Amino acid sequence: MLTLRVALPVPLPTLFDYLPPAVGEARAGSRVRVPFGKGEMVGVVVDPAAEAAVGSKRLKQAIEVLDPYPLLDAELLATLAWAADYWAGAPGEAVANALPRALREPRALPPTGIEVWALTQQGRAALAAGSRKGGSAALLAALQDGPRAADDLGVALPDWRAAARRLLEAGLVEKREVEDAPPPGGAAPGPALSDEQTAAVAAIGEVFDGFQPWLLDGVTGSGKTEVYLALIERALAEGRQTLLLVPEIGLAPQTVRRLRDRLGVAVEVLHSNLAEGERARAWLRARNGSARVVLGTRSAVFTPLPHAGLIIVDEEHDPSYKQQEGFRYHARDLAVVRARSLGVPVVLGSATPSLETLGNVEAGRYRRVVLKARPGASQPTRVQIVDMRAQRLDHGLSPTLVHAVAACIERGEQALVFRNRRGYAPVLLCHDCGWHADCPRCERPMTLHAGRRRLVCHHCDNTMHVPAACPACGSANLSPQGQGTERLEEALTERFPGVAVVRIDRETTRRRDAFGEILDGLREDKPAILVGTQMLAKGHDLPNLTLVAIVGVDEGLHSVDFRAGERLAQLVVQVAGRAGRSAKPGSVLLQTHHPDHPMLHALLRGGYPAVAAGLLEERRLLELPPYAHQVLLRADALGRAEVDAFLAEAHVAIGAPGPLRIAGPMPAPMPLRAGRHRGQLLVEAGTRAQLHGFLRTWQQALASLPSARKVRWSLDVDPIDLY
DNA sequence: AGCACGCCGACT
DNA sequence: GTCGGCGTGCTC
Repeated sequence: MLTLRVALPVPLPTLFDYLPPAVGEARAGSRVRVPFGKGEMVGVVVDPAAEAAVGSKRLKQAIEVLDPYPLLDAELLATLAWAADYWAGAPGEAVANALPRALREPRALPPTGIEVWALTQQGRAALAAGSRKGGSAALLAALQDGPRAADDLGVALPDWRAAARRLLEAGLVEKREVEDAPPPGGAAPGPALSDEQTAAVAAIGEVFDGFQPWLLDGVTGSGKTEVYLALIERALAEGRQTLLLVPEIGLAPQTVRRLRDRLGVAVEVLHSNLAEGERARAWLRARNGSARVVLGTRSAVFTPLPHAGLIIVDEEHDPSYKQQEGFRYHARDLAVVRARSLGVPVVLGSATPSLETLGNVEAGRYRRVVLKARPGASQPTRVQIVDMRAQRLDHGLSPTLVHAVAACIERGEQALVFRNRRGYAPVLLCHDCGWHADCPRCERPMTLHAGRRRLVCHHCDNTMHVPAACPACGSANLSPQGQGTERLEEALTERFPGVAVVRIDRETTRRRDAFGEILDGLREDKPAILVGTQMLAKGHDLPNLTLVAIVGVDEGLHSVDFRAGERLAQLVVQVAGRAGRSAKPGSVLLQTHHPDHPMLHALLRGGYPAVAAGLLEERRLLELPPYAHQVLLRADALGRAEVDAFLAEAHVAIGAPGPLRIAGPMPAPMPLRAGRHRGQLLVEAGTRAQLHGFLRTWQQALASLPSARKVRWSLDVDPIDLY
């Protein structure tokens, strides 16, 4: 019997078959409302004519077809099926991930029209007469060259809505819905491309109508964005769509503005905290082809692209491309798979390419174009290592570092002190008995936050009062050990009175627009000291920032995680890239207890390429990714015994290891987190085929283990950290 | 994942 | 005498 095969948003390895609905035609890729268990669900038809997999009396009938046309095309359905298989996910969850949340509800499609505002006859007259003032006048002026899209106005005039309401009542402007967004003011010409940029565009353009992955390997400030823009213009000229993926924090309004201004077309933005209705509309405009350029974070890799021409993944090394919960896909890798099935080029851009991507270049699967020059910068950035052992430290700051900051401020420039630790101090220690404040749920030291007057666990967000005396011996001699950004801010404020010291971390940027406001303030170029974490590593352009001081990278030099070295090198290079982006020369200080560490030396002598080459060679010798393929089984439960029992049975279920290498069962790097005991089992193989050949049967075996019901467990294919 | 059904403790 | 704890079984 022929049935509809439907993907439902449940974490099960199966698809579900239904009798066709009484009315309407359910095609592959259409959403259907179906009965499921006691209730109803929205699913997506993946096969409209499947041979029923269960007896006909178990089949139920689909209730209705929700869409007049299929939402997911054959290419996307095939890619989703591939992805579910590759990352050992549930097919229904893969499909659910591809749909914006609003489209997972049992409702008809929202209209895809774009809200556009235009002047009326009276509006033109009022503009000519200059009879309006303030925000109203600004809005009239903004509309004088023709209708504009609401979100385009939002970028140009943040507070335009109030003026729009007044002018609408007065009959001076009108609101319309149109299918195609009017161009936001025409394309602005960009700077002339450098020889290198021109060569990169030409190389990638050579094979523009077929699949070819590229690594665009360009040092910070070398102008990768200009290369992207030239390629997007080329796709636009051919009437084709571009998908541009950026890491989570990279999606600043300024990026959107720059793209719109330069390309002269509407840029659809798809990111996670966009209002769900808007997200669905943008997604549908991509689906029906009216969106020409789609900019988004990880999940935008699932955008339908009926007229695809180009896919770009910016900062391809960024770990935020890997989804770490539920369906654990990697958007960068999926972008390459989609590009192959769409038959388009895919450009992976980074100043610090991942070793996986470098491995693919080495293997000849990806081609590489390199940008070495920094067009605007007069001199290369100087990197210097500061040996902390030989110096007297003041709140973790060496005299060398303090002098360099002082000199920088005296020149009227800005300095960045980077420390990848929030809070005041990572440990609160009793000097008399050695007790220190640990999180009871994670058994790790709690971080002292002086401003909040609390101890905070950075692993589970548990908070506690700061004890007045040592709970173990009663001594009042409790002292904060080590430095967080808060303490550095305090020390630098004290040391540099009269100089603006600005801290940038999760605490100070909690408010929605805080980050942008702080950065805008710094663009005024007054001397200032920035203190901050990871967040500062991303490509924010501060022209007057000339000194970057990196405090405390030593943790990364001795980590158990084999990716720690790669991560650290990327972080150092990305942070260092903040210095000297304009004509002024930049310098970088790296403060460490291990000045002789080989990786730091390689970084100093040969920069990221040298470090990456060394790390890649090490990975080859040790048979680690990208020269081996891994799957990590994680489990956690309230009791240690349940975790151990499950992992032991999981180990037995592998059977004869054959070509597989097995590590564990072993405790996770954090054996206790948020009160749950955690363990893992790592399986490695020399080839993907070996790994995947075993994976499916293992997964089924795991699901049927009785001990699996007593733990939370998950499989992570190509894990990016062993957490 | 939800959501049922299904047998054993502290309560109006 | 019940409300409800979460073990286990199923969803086309």
